[in-house]
Amino acid sequence: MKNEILKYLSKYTVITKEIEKAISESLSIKSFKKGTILLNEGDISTECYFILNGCIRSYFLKDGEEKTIEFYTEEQSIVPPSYGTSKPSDSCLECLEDVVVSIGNPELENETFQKYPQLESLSRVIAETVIARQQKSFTQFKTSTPEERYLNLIKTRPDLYQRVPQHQIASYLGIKPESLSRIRKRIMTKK
Amino acid sequence: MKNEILKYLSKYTVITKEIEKAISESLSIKSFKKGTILLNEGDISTECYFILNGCIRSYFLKDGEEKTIEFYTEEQSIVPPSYGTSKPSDSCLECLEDVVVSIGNPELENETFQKYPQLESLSRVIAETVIARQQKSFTQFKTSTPEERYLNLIKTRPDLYQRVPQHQIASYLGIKPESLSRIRKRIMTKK
DNA sequence: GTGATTACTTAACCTAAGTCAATGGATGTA
DNA sequence: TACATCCATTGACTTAGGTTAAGTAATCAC
Repeated sequence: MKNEILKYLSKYTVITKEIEKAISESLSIKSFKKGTILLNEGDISTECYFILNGCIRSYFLKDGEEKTIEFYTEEQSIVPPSYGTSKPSDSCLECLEDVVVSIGNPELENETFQKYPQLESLSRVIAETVIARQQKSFTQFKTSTPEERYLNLIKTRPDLYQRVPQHQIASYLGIKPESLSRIRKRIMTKK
Repeated sequence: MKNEILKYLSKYTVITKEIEKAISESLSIKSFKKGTILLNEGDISTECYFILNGCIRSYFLKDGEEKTIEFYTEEQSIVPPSYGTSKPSDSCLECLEDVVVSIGNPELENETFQKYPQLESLSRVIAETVIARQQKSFTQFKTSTPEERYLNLIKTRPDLYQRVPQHQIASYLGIKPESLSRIRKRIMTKK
């Protein structure tokens, strides 16, 4: 299981024996059933996750509707925005499938970073690439029509459609379920 | 000038003498005239910035139009997405006003982080708060109408309207200049 | 297996953003 | 000063997503 994490980290740096040791020491792995709520609105977030298997959705409520913020799948990490802040979370985390995750917490993190500064450095680099990636997604979203966003999604994450309900994808794309239905129809008949 | 930076950093951590020293050693400050292009599409980005004074816009071209990604003003830092990657940038940085910035580069950064691990730790923490903030903006954008986005902008960054042309704000809001004009009119007559 | 709930689709209508074109004002320049 | 350029506004028209409502399909619980 921990191999998945090392595989992921090796994209960013050379994995030394020391890092391998640090990882083994510091990670705990847990499983959750489909439907489990890992974090609720108002809760204090004390955990971050790295998904080894399954799919987790973050969302929040607005105007009585669930707005999907993100779908997280294998090899993605989830650091709730309120993680480590002791402020109540304004979003939820829900397991859309049975999941296996590795879990971190702030104390453990600090301890590990103290012991292995290399890992903190790695975290910084990863955080910076996440910022770059996020900004790109945001910009792409801003400059696209809903139809383009949909086409882009099925191109970049084709698995999602088999894994999550369509109305959640609609809210992820910033549109209503009815609109997504029409967009799909429109594209079908075009071809 | 460097006080501005210390003031900014003090929001995240206690500023020790050591950090102060590190900052003094590692930062260079430069001025640029309004209209200066700090980074062009296709260029390799080798610098990051912290704005002491002025306004910088990042944008890129799509369908022959300039799409504004972000407006950066005092106390904001700019780390171009391609910074440190040796990949050509797909966006531009343009000074909308005369600016004064403090400049960093990857070599200097690494050196400084080696010397003052505390600073790398601080960078990580800041990077993580940036991620959280970005995600919040993105989500808010997704779940808002253009009119709501406009209202939110003049509420959260009222200075921008005095500083940058309206058509650039329009593209920043993901709409056409004509639409922004109409939204403003609509709101005026409502009141 | 049956009924209830939830999810997806379709249709009619409404609304607001996009498009195209014209105008007037501001700014900059020879 | 006169000319050119750029920018913001307005109007007429198009288009596509939102809204409401209804119907069908799929899923879940008992």
